[in-house]
Amino acid sequence: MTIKDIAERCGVSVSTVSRVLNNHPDVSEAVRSQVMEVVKEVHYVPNSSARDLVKTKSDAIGLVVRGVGNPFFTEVIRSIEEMVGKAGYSLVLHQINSGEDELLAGAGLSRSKKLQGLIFLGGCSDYDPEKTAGLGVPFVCCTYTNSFGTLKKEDYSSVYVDDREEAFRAVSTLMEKGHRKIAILLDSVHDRSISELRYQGYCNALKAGGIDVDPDLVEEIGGYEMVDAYEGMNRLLDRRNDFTAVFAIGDALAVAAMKAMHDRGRRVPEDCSFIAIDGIDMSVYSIPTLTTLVQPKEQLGKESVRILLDMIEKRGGNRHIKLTTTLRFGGSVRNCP
Amino acid sequence: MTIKDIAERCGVSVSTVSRVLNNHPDVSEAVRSQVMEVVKEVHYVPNSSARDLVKTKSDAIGLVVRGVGNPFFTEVIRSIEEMVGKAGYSLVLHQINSGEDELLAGAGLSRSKKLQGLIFLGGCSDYDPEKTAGLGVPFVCCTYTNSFGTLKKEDYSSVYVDDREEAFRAVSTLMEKGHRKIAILLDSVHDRSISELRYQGYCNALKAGGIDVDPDLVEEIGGYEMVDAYEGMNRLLDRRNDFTAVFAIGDALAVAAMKAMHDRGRRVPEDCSFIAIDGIDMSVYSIPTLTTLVQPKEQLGKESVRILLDMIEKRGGNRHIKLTTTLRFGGSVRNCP
DNA sequence: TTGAAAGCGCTAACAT
DNA sequence: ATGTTAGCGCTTTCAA
Repeated sequence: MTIKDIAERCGVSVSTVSRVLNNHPDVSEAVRSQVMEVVKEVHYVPNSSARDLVKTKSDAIGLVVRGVGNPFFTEVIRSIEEMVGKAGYSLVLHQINSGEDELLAGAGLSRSKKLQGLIFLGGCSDYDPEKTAGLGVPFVCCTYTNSFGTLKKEDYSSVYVDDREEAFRAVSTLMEKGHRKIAILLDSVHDRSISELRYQGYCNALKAGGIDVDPDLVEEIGGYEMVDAYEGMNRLLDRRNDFTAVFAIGDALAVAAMKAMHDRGRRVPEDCSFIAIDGIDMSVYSIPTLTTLVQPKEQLGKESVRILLDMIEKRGGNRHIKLTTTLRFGGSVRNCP
Repeated sequence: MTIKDIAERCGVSVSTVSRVLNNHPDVSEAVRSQVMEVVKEVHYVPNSSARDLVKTKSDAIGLVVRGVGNPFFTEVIRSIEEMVGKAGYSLVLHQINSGEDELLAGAGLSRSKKLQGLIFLGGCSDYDPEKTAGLGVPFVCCTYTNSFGTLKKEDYSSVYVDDREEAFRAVSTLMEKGHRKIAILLDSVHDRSISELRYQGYCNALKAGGIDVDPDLVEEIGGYEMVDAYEGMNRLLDRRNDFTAVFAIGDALAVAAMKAMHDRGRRVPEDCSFIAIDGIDMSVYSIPTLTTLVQPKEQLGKESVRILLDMIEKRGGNRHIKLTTTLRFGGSVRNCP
């Protein structure tokens, strides 16, 4: 069923049907309603490939996310969606898996959907100029900035929290409570991304307090699933029982790790304190409520869109905005005994 | 940058470039490698609108989900993705919000992406023949079946758990432990969907045990967010303290409700037992671990794809497969004191 | 092995 | 107010 079929059934030309479909003013009311009726009757839906093809530019902004399932991203996505909609643009969401390259995916999206701009949510921090060349549109990194790569600052935008600093702050919070033997639960110490940055912040905080990093207290769990954290925590407990606090690089990991503690008859925070970074729903309802550095999720999304629109509509150039987290006290941290 | 530009740069025709891009055999190795080189060099990405437009049929299957953020769906989506990929098809994921009509969204997707078939994840159960007429391709309802609408069984497929039965089973499990005053936590008693069905199962179980439904123990929280459940549980506790067990229609709701109990100094399961349906990650790591009816998430996904492919490739007609949950004992249920 | 050319369904000039 | 028509970028016969 094409626009031509509709035109024939109505005894009008395709352009008239097109006008009706696109709410153009120059159509008589009689014809308009007749066309609409036939459209409804035959359940006609325009072929958007054809529509996109003919339009030289779309009103679409692409959002590339690694793991939509990640609860932390859900809220950010929601605020991005809202802002984009309000501004009269549409959003094309594209999920990728851990193995995939977000820049390649973004380049593909950009061309095929004629995007006006791109937002990357939770990508890697090692971009080089060659890698981003294929994008062809302005883009902003949401939740991270290019800490490791050689991409020049003026060639992209970012809205991020400084993972090193925030991790530093989380660990310092524990140290202020007197904790000295602090373990860390992370994916991997060199993933060129969030795990590595937060690990560096952990190390810096310890060093600043005159404490050497004990590699034995660094638990690499090799993933971001709760089960990874649960098992990792158990391995840690198998080999050590002298640490008094744990810094987990994400809320979900902390929740699973606290459960591991509980299942071994150890209590939080009496036997061990827990702190993390994220501030997702789940951690509000854990027992005890997790003490965590809450990321400004809505702001991360909103600012990203604002910057991108400024770039697209040439109101302003690229920018880098650093946001900060808010410490939310739960019941998972207490003074070192 | 179009295929024509590439052709010009290489001094060949567009058809040759097209052949290279689509791995057609009849291209000399010299030309092929030259074209590939230029493609890489200029970061050329084919315009998929144009590609889709010209191809009469795609290899795409659509997946319409209400709320990708829902952790229960994440795993189902993963298994659907895997099966679809293995079969050589591609998946087009489309998320909709609570207000939107999944059938309308599906119809749009179907036409514009030239889909071969559709899977609906977590939709409403009140489809009529007119509503589904616009789809134009075979479809399967995943996790639910059309309990309320007039759509004929032979006009669609479904892979589902019987929500009434499973809720019946959950509540019966509590009754077997001696519980008689059982509260229920749900979205709404008539949403023509999962909440209503599980409510009916709850009522049926009570009736089968000779217990009248006490409307005062039915807490409608008006949503599926954890905060809704937390507040709902508090309202329930404000007005009643004589129930000994709670059936929550979803794991996340149960976890938040248990937290509400905890925060009011009441203990689970000593003061009140909790049971739910879903079996998501989070509920494994709640304290206590939630007793729940685990849905066969992977199987729900896999069977849906299998049936859809059978229909698409005309190997078989429509089918309806009822799956069952598995009771997972946690620590949240105990005998009625 | 390669090229020329006919569309795929639609929109937007340009005519009328 | 409505119709005619030229492409949008690509794939795919059909010819060479």
